[in-house]
Amino acid sequence: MAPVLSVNDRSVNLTNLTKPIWPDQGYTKQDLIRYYIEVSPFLLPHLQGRPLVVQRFPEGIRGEAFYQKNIPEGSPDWIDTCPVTHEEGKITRYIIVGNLETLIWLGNQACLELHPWLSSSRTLEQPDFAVFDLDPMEKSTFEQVCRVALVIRDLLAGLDLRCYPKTSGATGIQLYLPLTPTYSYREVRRFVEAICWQVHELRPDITTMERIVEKRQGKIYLDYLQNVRGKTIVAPYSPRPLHGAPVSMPLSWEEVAGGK
DNA sequence: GCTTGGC
DNA sequence: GCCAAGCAACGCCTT
DNA sequence: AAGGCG
Ligand SMILES: [Mn+2]
Ligand SMILES: [Mn+2]
Repeated sequence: MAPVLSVNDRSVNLTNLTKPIWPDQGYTKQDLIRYYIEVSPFLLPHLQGRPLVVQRFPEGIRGEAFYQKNIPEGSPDWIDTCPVTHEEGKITRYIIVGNLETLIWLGNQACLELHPWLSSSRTLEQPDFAVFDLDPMEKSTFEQVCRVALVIRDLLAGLDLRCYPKTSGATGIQLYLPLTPTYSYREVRRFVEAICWQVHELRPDITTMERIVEKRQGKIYLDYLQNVRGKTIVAPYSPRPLHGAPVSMPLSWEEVAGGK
């Protein structure tokens, strides 16, 4: 008898709970599921109503991984989904996480990375936040990333816009800029691109707008192209499949100013 | 992780 | 009944 | 038209 968790009258079978997911830390699938339960009050609001892409690691972070957009056949019928039409009329049925039992089920599926869309299923074509994705290449320091984040914060503040920082869980930082869902992805992308070019002119020494990795000179890539339909950003509190089992963590501006 | 199909 | 195999993304921007 | 990219 595999263990069963019952939440809101819905049962989730839990399998292979002792399987190591982060072997260096000795963290198992049970630890992952426990983490999801503990952070659910903070995590669920960021997933609510959004098409979700997940990256799964059934054999742990050193095993084979794959991205998943469509809900698998045979999933519980109480999992919410959202059909999205892509090019050539293809329809993808994305999972939408609106409750704890779905999150637990994702944990048992060994979903480590949670990547929600920038738009809600109710306004699919209009993002309700923009993201400034700061991707430090090898020669960049976290202190430099923090400096750049502050430059963006100040530029946006000059437009009466407030944005919110989080770590990516790897080496970068992302800034969330809440939007009314009234602009197209293209408009949002162009706005973020324009701000990023201003940032690059202020700090050409530590930033790059170069899309080709090899040409980035080790600097911080200002990845405005994350603001595109169908693209996603790792959710706040999402685990990362990296040594040490880090997560993407919201920051205060005081922490960013501290350059930790 | 799970379903399917061959044995 | 057991187990190996197959399967689980994708489109846009840039050049 | 192709392909790098996340
Ligand atoms: Mn990033
Ligand atoms: Mn990026």
